[in-house]
Amino acid sequence: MTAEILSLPPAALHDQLTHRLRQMLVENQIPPGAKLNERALCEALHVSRTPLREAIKALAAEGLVALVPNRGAVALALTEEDIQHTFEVLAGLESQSGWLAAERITETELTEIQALHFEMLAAYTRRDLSHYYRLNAQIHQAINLAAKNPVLSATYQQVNARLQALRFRSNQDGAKWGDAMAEHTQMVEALVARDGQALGRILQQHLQHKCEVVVAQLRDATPLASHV
Amino acid sequence: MTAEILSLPPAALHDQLTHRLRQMLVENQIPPGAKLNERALCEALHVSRTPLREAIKALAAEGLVALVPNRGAVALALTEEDIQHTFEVLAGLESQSGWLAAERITETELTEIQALHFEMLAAYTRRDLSHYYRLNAQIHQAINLAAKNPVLSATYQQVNARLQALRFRSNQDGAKWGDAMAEHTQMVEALVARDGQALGRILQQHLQHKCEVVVAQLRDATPLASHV
DNA sequence: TCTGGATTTTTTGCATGCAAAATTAATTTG
DNA sequence: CAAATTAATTTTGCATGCAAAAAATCCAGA
Repeated sequence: MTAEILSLPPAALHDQLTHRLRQMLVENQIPPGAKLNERALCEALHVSRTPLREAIKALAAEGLVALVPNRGAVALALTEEDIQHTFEVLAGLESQSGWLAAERITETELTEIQALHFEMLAAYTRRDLSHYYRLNAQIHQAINLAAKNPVLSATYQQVNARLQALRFRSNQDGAKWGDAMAEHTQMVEALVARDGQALGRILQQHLQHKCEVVVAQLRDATPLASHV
Repeated sequence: MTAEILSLPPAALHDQLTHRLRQMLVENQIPPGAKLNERALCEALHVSRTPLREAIKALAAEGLVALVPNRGAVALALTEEDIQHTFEVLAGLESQSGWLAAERITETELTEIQALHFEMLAAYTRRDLSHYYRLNAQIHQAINLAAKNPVLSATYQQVNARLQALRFRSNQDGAKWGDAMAEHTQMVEALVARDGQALGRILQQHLQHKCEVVVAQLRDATPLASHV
């Protein structure tokens, strides 16, 4: 009789709202710097203010929105420095993840990552960016999982969430994309060799390069500040 | 006229409550596993349920309490595994902090840390545990600050908050205490030498040892499970 | 006395109401 | 006509009310 466990109650409203709002922020449906008008969101999401406000407070604790006293919440607008700091932390966390994964990964997990890697090579060869991104995320999550540390995974996810909004609009150009792909190949090699030190180093570099790409694109995309 | 900045409005109620509840959790005034009864807390803290609930949702996002659907919130009760996973993440974060601090620390920051270190030696010599702990926290925070990465500091603080509840009741015994003190001396030496790799390694070890102490004490302190 | 079940009480979750602050619009004045 | 006040509107923040779920209590029957 596992029925009673399967019939879990529908998630609480404030919890659903937290997810939906996070999604909206990550996908830039709510652009950085935008105010989160409670009434407007209430009507859009068909809920009352109480659970919405609870969700906003949770997202503030996650660092996705900033609370301004008596002025509500604002979608976080990251400065270039913020982005670099966040990538730096992310690089550290992923590096640790890689290190631990190399020690703890099982054969089946490794096999799956290798399979994903080949799929990624296929997507790269076809220049299928959306597919590539999906696989990229899957591989990084698989490494995280292989590290067998749920606290690390959760911490990584939370910090990473702040950058998703940026990545969503980041288009790799040719050269950098090839580099990233090459780094991925090195990762898998390091994993196969169970070389934690190497894997950690590669991941650190990989994230650093990703940071450079994102920052460069951000500079291209926003010459706004120059012609005030 | 900087007056308008100085006259900052009193922090919002939900924000104050978040701080007060966090404090209560960290100091074990609300013991692990305990239910957070809304009505009771409302009366104790002299507020209504709305801001209290908002604060609880924020603490849930921080990982300090768990939300059980239709059953409110419970103070997080960490298993031994949870503790080890958390220390593992913390070790990674502090190691990175140390690494970066070695690169970025200023002379004045280093001087202050050296001063704090001598104060710590004094407290250790007197076996003044409470003073020792305060200085320990200050030194670790100073290293964090010297790393010049606010995202890293914030992430560290948040993960660390979950362990404060445990540390609060952790009493070093003689031998381990001496080891910890020795590690601290090595830290300062590594900082002076600007040896990031060494500092990172020492901090990693330091946290691992701390984990062992905490877990060992937890086992002593809770033979409850054995005589059911 | 103990167990099983129905009933009462409590508690949570969400909606709504109201006051203070902030924003916007309107009006006055130089 | 522009700048500055002032009035109106909106918006946030908190308190309260109400329904559904959970917990506690009570009570019959073995």
